[in-house]
Amino acid sequence: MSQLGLSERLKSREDRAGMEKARHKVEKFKQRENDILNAALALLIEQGEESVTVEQIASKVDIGKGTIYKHFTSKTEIYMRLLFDYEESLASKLKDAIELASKGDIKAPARAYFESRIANPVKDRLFQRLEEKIIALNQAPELIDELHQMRNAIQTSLNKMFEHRIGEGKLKDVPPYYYYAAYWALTQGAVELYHSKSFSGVVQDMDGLLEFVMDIGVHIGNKQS
Amino acid sequence: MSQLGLSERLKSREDRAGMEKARHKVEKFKQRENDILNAALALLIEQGEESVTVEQIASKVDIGKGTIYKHFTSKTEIYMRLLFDYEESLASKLKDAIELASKGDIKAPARAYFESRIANPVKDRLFQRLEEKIIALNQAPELIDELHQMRNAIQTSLNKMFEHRIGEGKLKDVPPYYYYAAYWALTQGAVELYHSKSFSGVVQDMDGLLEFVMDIGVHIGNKQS
Amino acid sequence: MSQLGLSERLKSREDRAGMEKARHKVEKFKQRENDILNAALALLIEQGEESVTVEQIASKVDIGKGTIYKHFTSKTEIYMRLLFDYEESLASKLKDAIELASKGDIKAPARAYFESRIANPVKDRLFQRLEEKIIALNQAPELIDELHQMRNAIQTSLNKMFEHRIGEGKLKDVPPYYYYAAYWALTQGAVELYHSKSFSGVVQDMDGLLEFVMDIGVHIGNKQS
Amino acid sequence: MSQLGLSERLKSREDRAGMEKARHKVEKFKQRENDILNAALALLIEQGEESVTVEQIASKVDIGKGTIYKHFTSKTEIYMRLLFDYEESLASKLKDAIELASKGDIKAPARAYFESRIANPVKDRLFQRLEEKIIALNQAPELIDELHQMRNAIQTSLNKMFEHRIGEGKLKDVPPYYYYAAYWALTQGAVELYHSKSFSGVVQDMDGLLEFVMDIGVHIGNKQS
DNA sequence: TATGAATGAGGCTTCATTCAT
DNA sequence: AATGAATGAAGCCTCATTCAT
Repeated sequence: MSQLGLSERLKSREDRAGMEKARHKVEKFKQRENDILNAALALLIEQGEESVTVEQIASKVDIGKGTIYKHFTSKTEIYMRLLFDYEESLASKLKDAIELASKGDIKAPARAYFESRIANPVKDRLFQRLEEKIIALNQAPELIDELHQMRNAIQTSLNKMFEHRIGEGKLKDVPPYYYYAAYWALTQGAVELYHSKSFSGVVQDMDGLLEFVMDIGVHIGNKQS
Repeated sequence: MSQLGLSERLKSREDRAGMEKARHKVEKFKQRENDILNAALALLIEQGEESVTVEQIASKVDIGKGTIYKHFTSKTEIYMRLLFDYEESLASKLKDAIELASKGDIKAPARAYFESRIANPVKDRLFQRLEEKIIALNQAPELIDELHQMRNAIQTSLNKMFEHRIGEGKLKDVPPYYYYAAYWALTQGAVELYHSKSFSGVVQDMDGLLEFVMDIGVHIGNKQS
Repeated sequence: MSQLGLSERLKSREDRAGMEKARHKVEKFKQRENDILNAALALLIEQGEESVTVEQIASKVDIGKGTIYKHFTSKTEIYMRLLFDYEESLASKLKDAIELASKGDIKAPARAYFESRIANPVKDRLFQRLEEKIIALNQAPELIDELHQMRNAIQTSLNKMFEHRIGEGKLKDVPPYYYYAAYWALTQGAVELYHSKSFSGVVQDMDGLLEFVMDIGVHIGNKQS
Repeated sequence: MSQLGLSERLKSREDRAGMEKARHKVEKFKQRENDILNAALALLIEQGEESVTVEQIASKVDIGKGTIYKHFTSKTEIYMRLLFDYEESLASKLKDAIELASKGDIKAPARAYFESRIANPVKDRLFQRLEEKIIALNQAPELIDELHQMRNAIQTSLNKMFEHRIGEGKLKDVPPYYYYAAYWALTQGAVELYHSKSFSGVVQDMDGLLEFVMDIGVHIGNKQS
């Protein structure tokens, strides 16, 4: 049935085997990239941004120092990748929630945002600090710009939502971005609260407390709370 | 009339001169300590925690690097002193406000706290980061403990206040520390908001925004806003 | 008529095809070797000896890094091959010129030598530096020896020529190798002159200047210029 | 006789002692700087530019690696200092010779230049290579510029001289800078000649050869040699 | 045979702290 | 007491070469 001669069939089989192999290789390479990112993240969470070294990351993945530089051009690039991955997951959740909001569940974005960030406060704060540091030392300014543009896109969507609700008279009439900003601040504060060593002895019911804080957030600016 | 011989009288005069000199010396020494602290703070604000070196501090005070180590045992100690100083000034303002609250100005502590911290957000955040870093690297654990005890004392006062108002039915009945914690979070968030590069392009009226945020804080848990 | 059975006849045909293939392979292999050498040379000229990496060479030829090591045992070997190729082309030109000289064109060798080297001063100097570096790091001492023997052979021919002309009373009576050495020095200097950044702002007529220099060389030791 | 009181005289004596001490310290510091420069130079001559490391230099002076960076901001700065020192000594000799030339000893500059450079050909060539490398990697472009300006100043003086002699009809009428350039090339070539491994087996009378070469240089362009 | 991921020695530089003067 | 030169551990990154597939 085949129209191909033997040698061509063979060749084609070889090709397929070769492609298979190549794909396998590419996958393995990507896997390693992920291993590096995961190891870096784990170490960052474990020890904080201050003290993680390239050597530690390499040794955690059980590879040589140099291998890291086959995948990333610098330590900063590793960190930027982690930042983007985190930001993207956040943005995706938020988009879903904005969708829900447009279908009536008006509180969805606020909840989604708060819950996403507070779900893993250690990680959330880690990325804050990482970003700060990279900005402070002016490493990777273009990538940082890109990151901020990503956020701006989300902000714009949210602002429209707030504008709409102000128009309906449901929210106090202040510049719409006040809402997102205030909400961001509250969430940010909640994340910091989670970490604060000052509170660690006092707070016995962190979940309840965070619920309380989120509730504040959800009702910001409501004309009748 | 004098029972003392000439040389003794001279000696005594010398002594007095010596004491004078010694006192002068002590004062100068203390002054220098302050100079070091101020220089360190100025540099930290200017450049961020990452890049301030002992050498820079010394050169700003116009003394030798070694001299710094006559006053402080380590760079960390300098930073801890700054932390304490800041914390004390905050605590003192808060105490005054609690006093006012007991005389009826129920919102005084919240305002005082928020305003104190937001008055100089750069400094406020600087100290956050400094503390974090010192904790992360586990330098000076005892001093850090001391710092936290200082804060706990304040918290206890505030908690009593909240307890009282809950008893009066003015505030929702949640564990009293929820209030301080939530308020802390909001303030913390406001400080971060001030710095956030993500918002720097968007927020055109930072003062209004911070007012808005503070207003949220002042009304946390109020049964009728 | 054939004494061979079918399968043998087939086999023999396969063999011939195989040989064809093998020859083809060998040629391709040689071609690749040349590609590597050319790519290496191009990169060296473009970027200088400091910064060319094996990876760049491979990527320029569009082959894997490992493949390079199927053709050459080390980066140094590649460079040595380039050195030899250059030296051989120089020697060949010089031989032709010596031939001409024996037929009366007494200035041919000097011209040929000077012009060959100055024709592409970038390349000429590149090889100087390459050789120097290899000698300094004592990589490939045997190959370097071989290279020098090649040069010595040429020198010997030239020396005979100079000896003859001294005998004829056309040149000053100094050790014959003075002439080649002095001429080499002048040429060498001309090449360096071409590159010198110190002169790049001053020299407006490089061709004229080099002509001037070559003229000096051609008349070295002439009793009546 | 002294108008000063006892304490003032004491003070002044103290001052003098202090100044003495300070001067001593400064001198010691300068001495160390020189030690570093000398060690670097020695190692460069010994091993070539390729392989000298900061650690080697430090260990040769018997100091720690870090100390080097109290004196120089980078390895390149050390090398630039060496370059300047060499260039200055060359320029100074040349100035003296130009002075002599103006008093009639017309060949003084040519001799001085040639002899200065050929006096220590190893060093001379080392500095060539060093400069090349620094230029190639574009480290310290301002310092390199400065160096070239230094040379240009000298060139200008020499060019005037050649112009004058051309005007007198003593030299062939070519652009004056041809003379300096050609002479530079010859000298450069002589230096390279000295090092050439290709000649090392052949040249038995290097001094005679260099004399021969210098003689060529001294008579460049002379209308009657 | 061809590949290119992996290696790891080795280079430069920074900076808190020490210590002789 | 004051100084600041000296220290050296520690960090990041490069690249020729190897080797499993």
